[in-house]
Amino acid sequence: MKATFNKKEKLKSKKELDALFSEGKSISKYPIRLVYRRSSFEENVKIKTGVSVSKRNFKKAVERNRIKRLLRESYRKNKYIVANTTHQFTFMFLYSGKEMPEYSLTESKIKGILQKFVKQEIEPK
RNA sequence: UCACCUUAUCGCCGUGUGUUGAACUUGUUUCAGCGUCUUUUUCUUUUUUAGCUGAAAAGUUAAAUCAAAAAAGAUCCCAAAUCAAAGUUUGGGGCAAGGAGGAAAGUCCGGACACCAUAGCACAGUAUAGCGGGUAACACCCGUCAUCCACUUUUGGUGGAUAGGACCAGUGCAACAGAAAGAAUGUACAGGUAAUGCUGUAGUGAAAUCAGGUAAACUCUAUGCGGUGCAACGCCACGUAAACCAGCUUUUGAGGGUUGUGCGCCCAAUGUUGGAGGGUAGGCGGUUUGAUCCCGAUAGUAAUAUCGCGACUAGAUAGAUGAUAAGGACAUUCGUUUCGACGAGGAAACAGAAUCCGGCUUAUGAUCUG
Repeated sequence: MKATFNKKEKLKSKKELDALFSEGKSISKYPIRLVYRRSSFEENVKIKTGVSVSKRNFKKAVERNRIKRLLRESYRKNKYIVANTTHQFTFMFLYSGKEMPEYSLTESKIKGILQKFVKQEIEPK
């Protein structure tokens, strides 16, 4: 599959986000945490994904933008790991660290999280 | 004044992918013109560079570039919806050209735009303050005067600063000295009177009886100021209750609302008719062509204005404008040096549009000039 990340794959609905944070499960590999939830939506994609950085830890918009870009890029490059799910999911990646990360760090952490997700949710069924 | 650049791979966002006419076999067909883009050729012309001739002006040759002409090619592919047809719309894929700032920041001033009588009027309140000009407007900008400060080649010049209207409207305040700094009294000497600080001089002080200072003191004068902000506001979809809005009918103006006060204005309940409210931060418009930018001319000391030619320059909405790798360049460090350079190492400032403009302030890396 192509390593794209377009509008349809982004998590935008307020409703979905509220449901995700109140009912979702999470996988954590510091400094990145994934919150996910089984869901269903109209668009023809398997997973809708969002990213988030706390304003408390990063006061400047430039830094938050940079981290969100790194998270999106890491997910985009590695989303083939979770491509063959049977259900639809919503994802939210949270960056909880306090230092500006390198790309190699975020990529390896997200890879690990996605592999763990596959083990927990897909393989047993 | 500028705000690193190039290449490769993988991505994100919106935009464009035309238009006119004809034909019959009426097909989502065929053909032609125009436009746009690409490539090639030709010729003249514009500009640049290099060579040659020449004292120079210039001429000439070659290459690149711009314009023109001609030729060839491209101007698309797939799917769905609608439709009598022409066609139209939507989605996907190609292809093409674009895609953060000088402060995008602070939200401190000024506007545009939008809505609201809970928006009006008066008072109150508040902002500005030499003079003249600019502007849509300003607390901004330009010019100029005065005062102060600094420098200097000294009575002139240069640079900088200024909460620089009015204390003959009224009220208040004033260290030390002084009898006394306006409502109270008086020292010495001299003069004068019916009598009295009534008058002069001395004395204190920056200022002492037709006085003066102070308005980042009240105040006065002139001018301006309603409020809320694009999550404004308008339209559409889903959808309907006893909630909301409008009109009419009957009754009462008690009470409540408004930044303060007064006036004004608005608000209630019953019945009935009509409309659709809330919610989903739903979709579309507002939303990027504008007090816009570039160059030139004219007017003006200047800020700026007018005219002409050309350009189209981000529009996201959990919020695009990126990630990775390699190389180069600037500053700088070290070593070598034949002072021309060479080699090695090697930071990347402040910082991210959110309705849009004009300023101010703050943050910050270089470079040039005074």
